[in-house]
Amino acid sequence: MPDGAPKKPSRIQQRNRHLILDAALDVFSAHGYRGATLDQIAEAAGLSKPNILYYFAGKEEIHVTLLSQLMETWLDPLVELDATGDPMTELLGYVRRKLDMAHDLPRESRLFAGEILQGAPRMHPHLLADLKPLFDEKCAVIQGWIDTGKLAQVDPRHLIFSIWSTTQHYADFDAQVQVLSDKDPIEGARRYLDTLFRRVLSPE
Amino acid sequence: MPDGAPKKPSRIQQRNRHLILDAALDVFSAHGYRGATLDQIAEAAGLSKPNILYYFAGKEEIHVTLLSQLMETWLDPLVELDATGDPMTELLGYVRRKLDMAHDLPRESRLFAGEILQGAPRMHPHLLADLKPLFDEKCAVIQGWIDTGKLAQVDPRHLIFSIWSTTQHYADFDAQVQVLSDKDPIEGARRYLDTLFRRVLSPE
DNA sequence: TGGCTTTTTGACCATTTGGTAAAGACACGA
DNA sequence: TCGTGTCTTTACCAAATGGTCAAAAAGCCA
Repeated sequence: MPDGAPKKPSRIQQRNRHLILDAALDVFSAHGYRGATLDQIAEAAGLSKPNILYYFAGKEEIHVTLLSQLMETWLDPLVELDATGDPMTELLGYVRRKLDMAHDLPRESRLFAGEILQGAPRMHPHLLADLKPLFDEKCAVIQGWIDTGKLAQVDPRHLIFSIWSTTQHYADFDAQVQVLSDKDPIEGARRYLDTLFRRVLSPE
Repeated sequence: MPDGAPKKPSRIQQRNRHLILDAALDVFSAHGYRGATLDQIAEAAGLSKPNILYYFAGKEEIHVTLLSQLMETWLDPLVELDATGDPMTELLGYVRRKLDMAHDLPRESRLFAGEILQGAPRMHPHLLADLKPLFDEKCAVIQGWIDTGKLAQVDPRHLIFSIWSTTQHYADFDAQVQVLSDKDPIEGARRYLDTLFRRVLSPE
């Protein structure tokens, strides 16, 4: 048998790798890369530290694995932005998907935010290879909509930045949002952001 | 002499405490609390580690000192929001001040972001004591403007959240913004955010 | 200059942390 | 049930890190 085939992982492998990654997501997103320890991850995963290192070559590999997996999920809502759809519907749908994502996957949002905040030391190649082309493509789509008068004049780049920042804010700055809100702010956020981007993008 | 008077710090004290805090701001903002080491701070400050600990009781005290000092600067633009001024001018001015601040003080922005991202373990009391009352007060001011028809209907809380997130994004997510921009994005950001909030807030 | 205080340093220390080695426990197909 | 490869654990280690201490150096003022 040629060693090209990497041999499918056993059920135990699958289960434990998943346990580790889920625990690591907890710990990394709560304390950052440097603030997370293998012991914490091991404890959260219910495994011993050496056992963790049986499945992953080291702390960094766990972090990189998480980040790589996350990238796909993270980009997905933008991928779905359909150039042939109705511009306003598409963009407001994108906003809603991003907000739902921040709400449903706050750990992932914070993991990502922490990595970027520190200069994206491990993500930079991914940003360049995966995010940038997609970003440029979708900017062109939005610019097309603007040029044909279907949307108001705005810089597509900054528009996307503002969609990212306003939606992710509810996950990344949750500690602050909690202090300043009396009830769960998510429903209000949905309405506000819908209004915000509708007004900005409405033509004429 | 009663010990109530804490005796004014010598010139050396002033200089060295300042050196340390500036170096610490560099290091903490770049690597987070846990990721920063006293050795790094000492090196950046040009002092020895024990000497650092002569001026501050420990790593945490340096961090807390930075955060406390920062709080004032950070809140200042919101303090300046004048209830008696023209609503649109005041709010767009606030947006511009926040954006300038993100541009001029990116280290401070990242220090703050990192702290909040990790649940504000050391800032929580400050948020409650300083930020919340100010936030509530200014929300009431904005609500008053809306009620008298000077601004469009929006939730003031989420409005402020969106001002914070969109402006700070350019400092906190700089690594990402850089990858996706060909030129310095600050001028474009200024124009975009001005348009964005003008359209959202214009009445009728 | 001498004497007192403030500042700085070199040598150390205990703990934490990422990681290793090797032996033992376990699963599972023949 | 037996043997082989997979998985897990116990016992370690070296480096990094926050912090201490006592002595030396530098300021400062009479």
